[in-house]
Amino acid sequence: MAPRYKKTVRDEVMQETRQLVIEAAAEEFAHNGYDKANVNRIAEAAGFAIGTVYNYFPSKRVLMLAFVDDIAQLHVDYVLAQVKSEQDPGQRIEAFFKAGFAFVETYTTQAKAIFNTLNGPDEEFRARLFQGYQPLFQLLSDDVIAPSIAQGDFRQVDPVATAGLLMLIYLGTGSQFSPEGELWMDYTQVADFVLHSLKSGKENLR
Amino acid sequence: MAPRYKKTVRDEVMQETRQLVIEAAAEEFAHNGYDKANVNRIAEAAGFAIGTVYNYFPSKRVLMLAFVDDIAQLHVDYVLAQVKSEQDPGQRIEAFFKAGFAFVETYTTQAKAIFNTLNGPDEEFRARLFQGYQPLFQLLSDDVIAPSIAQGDFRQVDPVATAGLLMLIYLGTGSQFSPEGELWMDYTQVADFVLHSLKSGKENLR
Amino acid sequence: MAPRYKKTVRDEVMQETRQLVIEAAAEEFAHNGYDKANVNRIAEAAGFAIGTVYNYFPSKRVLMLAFVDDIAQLHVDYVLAQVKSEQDPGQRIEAFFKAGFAFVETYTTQAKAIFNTLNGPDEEFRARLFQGYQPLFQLLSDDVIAPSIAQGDFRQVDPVATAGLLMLIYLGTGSQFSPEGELWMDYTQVADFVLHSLKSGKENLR
Amino acid sequence: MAPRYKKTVRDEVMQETRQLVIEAAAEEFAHNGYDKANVNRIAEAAGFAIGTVYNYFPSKRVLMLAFVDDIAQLHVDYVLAQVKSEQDPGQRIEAFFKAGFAFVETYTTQAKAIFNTLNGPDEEFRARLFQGYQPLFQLLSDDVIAPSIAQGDFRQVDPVATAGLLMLIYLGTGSQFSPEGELWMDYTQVADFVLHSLKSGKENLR
DNA sequence: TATGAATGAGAGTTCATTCAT
DNA sequence: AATGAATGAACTCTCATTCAT
Repeated sequence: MAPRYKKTVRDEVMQETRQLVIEAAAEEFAHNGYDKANVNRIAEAAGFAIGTVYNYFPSKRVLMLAFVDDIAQLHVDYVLAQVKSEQDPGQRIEAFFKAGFAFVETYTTQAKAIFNTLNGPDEEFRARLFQGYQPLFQLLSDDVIAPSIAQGDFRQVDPVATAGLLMLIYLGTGSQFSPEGELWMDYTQVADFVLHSLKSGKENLR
Repeated sequence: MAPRYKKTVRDEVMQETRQLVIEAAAEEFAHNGYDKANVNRIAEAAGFAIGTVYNYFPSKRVLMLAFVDDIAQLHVDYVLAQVKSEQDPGQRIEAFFKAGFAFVETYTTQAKAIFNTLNGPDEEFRARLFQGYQPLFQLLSDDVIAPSIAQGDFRQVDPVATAGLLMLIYLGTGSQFSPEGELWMDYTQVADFVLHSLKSGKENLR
Repeated sequence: MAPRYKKTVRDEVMQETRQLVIEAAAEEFAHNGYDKANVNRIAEAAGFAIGTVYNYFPSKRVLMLAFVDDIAQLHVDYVLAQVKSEQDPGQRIEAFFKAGFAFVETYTTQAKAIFNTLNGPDEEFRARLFQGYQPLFQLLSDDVIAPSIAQGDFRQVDPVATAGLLMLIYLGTGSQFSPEGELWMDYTQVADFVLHSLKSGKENLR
Repeated sequence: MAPRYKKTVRDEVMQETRQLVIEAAAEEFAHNGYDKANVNRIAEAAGFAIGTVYNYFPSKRVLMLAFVDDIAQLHVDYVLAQVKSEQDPGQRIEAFFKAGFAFVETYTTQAKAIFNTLNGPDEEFRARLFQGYQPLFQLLSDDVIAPSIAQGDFRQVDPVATAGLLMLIYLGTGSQFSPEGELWMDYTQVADFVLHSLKSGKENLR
């Protein structure tokens, strides 16, 4: 009988291989978009043979879905950790924006791919993206926007729609580069724009 | 020399053919994205043989660029006409949003394709899009936002960056559908969100 | 009833059109070879619409055959005239070479196309070429080589095969350019080579 | 690291596949010329799928160049071996002609394709052909013609130009078939023709 | 488990030819 | 007689996927 601990070692190796492939795929998807992305190139970039990639992912499509799940998870975890560390709703807003923009700044490549997918023509990809980002929408609407409204920090808006709009805005601004390769807006400008819109009139901003 | 009037008639027919092809292309590009768009399908949808498409556009790429130019022109003209008909900056804002959202609502397919392109990986397409939309950015920043700031209707923001952000937002919201096929937000919500952000504090909104 | 003389005028115009098309075709066939030759380009170069070319020649193939016939006729007439003007067989040889090389020099483009065709894979074209050049072979073997042998100027060779070989050599050398664009050999060298081979030993050459 | 010997075995298989494709290509190029040659037909003739051909050669053009290199190598090796086995310049001439004509007779298909290419309109193909045949020209002029002149066997001719002419003649005669499918001349006739031209007058030929 | 040569459906593009004007 | 827009068969090339080693 095969010893159990060996299996564990193998699992770890496989997890690592899987991750390497997904990372290479992210790069490729971000640079070329899903359709122009080339599985052979992904395999090469990951340091494996094409067959190996197909041992882990039965198709390019599944690889894309895995990448979407992966990045959504990462994004959600990243933002969740930072937001949850704050107790006060007002602080949570700031934390959310800081974390969201920081994520886009850190994972520009991936954010680009995600935004690309969000606006791409593939229904399944978009649906999967929504699904993966569900916790973030939840967090935003239930733990950030709704309490802020309740506290009177934000004016009355639809928390769910607003959550979607915020995602659209910060993924969009974070992946828009001018032909000269510069970002359109810096994040503080964007945060300013959004907070100006959401904050209720009673206070002065910043 | 060939008679001139005959040439004119022929030119008109050719213009019409060209337009039919571009319209079919718009549909195809919007539904499938550039890469998955199929030139044979475009030809068929336009009611011509494949060769005819290539008599007008030397490549799929050029056809795409022609579509981009075309839709940018349309969009610009559409919005420009409505905005210019208002004299008061405050009214112009409203007119701009009304026109912009109306455009996206009327030409949802095309707006989708444009937004898709705006966020796609192809540099040349993006550059061409920017170029085509230049007059709209100009209008927004010079004739709408800047005067509104001057009049004290808007708070101090960077007119150019804001113009870009507005485009991002209304093209984005106008082409986002939930998996169930419904728009995320209606345009009044979006206009509200934006105006809340831009209007200076002195007045009450809505 | 249509007047006869009008018909004659029309015929002349048509002859001229036909000739213009063939000349443009010669250029195209020489530069690009039959397969890459483009009928639209031929029409344009000739100054006519594509339809006009097809009014004169029912297919690209027939146009090629017409060109082959045309150039063969030209070549044959050209050489024949010069050779026939000499009475002495010895002089006829010189005349033949002079005329042959002069032809290749004058009509390099056409000679190239002809040589190209001679060595190309198309059986029908080659057969037509042979047919067109029949009078030249005849002349060469019957009126030049054979008499020269009879007079003892040439050694005993097969007149027909030698005629073919001579054609091969002077069309070949006349259309061979080094990558730098220069002719390999000048014609006197080639003539020297050939005459050295054919002349009987009794005399000194040149 | 992957074991080395396995790589070797695989390399051998790949070399064989490559060779099979080139051989099928030779046939196709010879029969139809480069332009009419069909890559699908080549793949089929080689016993592979179309994709396999493109795994080895990135384009039809590159396949053609590989074929040209291949046949030049073969031709050069073939003739070189036979000529080098003779020490006496006089014998080398005979050996060269024997080998050259034998090659053309053995590889008629390929010779046809090569001659076709030599006289075709494609500059790059011609240049590549020259490059590949360089050693043969070298051999002919330096080791065959020049020594023969030095020994007084040949009259004073330009060795380089003459080498070119000889190539032209024997590739030309070796690939010319009458419409009835027979060779124009047999090789002894051609050799005779050439030697009569080159040999110095002091001796009687045949 | 990893490999990578082989596969072949599918897509973009060309261009000789037609025919209504 | 001249025109040229329309046609579509044919061709080159790509690349996701398979499977024997």
